[in-house]
Amino acid sequence: MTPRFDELIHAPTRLSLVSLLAATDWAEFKFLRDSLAMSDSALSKQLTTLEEAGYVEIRKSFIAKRPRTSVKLTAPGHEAFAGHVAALQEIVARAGLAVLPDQVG
Amino acid sequence: MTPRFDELIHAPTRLSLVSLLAATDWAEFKFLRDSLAMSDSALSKQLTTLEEAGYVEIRKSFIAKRPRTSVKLTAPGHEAFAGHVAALQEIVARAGLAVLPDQVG
DNA sequence: AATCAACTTTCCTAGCAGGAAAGTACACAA
DNA sequence: TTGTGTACTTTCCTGCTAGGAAAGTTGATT
Repeated sequence: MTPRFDELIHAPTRLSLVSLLAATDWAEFKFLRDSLAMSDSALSKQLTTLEEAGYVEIRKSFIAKRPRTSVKLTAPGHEAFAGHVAALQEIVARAGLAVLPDQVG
Repeated sequence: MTPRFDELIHAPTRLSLVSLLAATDWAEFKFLRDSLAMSDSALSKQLTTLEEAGYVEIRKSFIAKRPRTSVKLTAPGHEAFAGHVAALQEIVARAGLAVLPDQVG
């Protein structure tokens, strides 16, 4: 993976958000909000930002007659995240530390 | 090392700066400015911020009859950096787990 | 029609980042 | 003593971003 520092992903809340999304398939709004301890409005705005960047896909549906918003990292989103982690890796490697245990692959 | 996300260190330029300092003993102003491609004023302000946090020690002296500013990470600075990297590891590790429940029924 | 759930958008404020330019400290030249 | 130069430092100003509060939206329920 080519290192590529991504300012959009780097912001604290989005880094956690994207990382969480990278670990799941579709994740629900509530799950994300509670996992990250964010307010509805903050999460909603971050998701819109990520969607506009093409990093997430947002799907709205009605389940059990309630609206449900689900989110998923797109392929470009996964790639940007991996690239950003590689960039972080590169930065901290200078100090002799590592963000990743040991590169697998 | 206890993971501890540090907003002060997380900002892009400071992350690079602290990482660079973590790898050196005393580093000179010019070296940092050129390595990070920052303007004098931007670097000066970031160093002041880090100094106020107790993360760096700044030493001014005259060498070859020219003013010279040297900077070094303090012990708390090293610790905060290591803690922050540990926090990043923790965040990124979530993306490698891939064992969270599928959220959409 | 009123209300509710689950978001979304708007409004507002506070904070940080960076460039430009003015300011400071000390040394040296004249 | 005055002027110049180096090496930063501080101030001024602009622009971007984040987040909470609260109002708005949509479709379902009563």
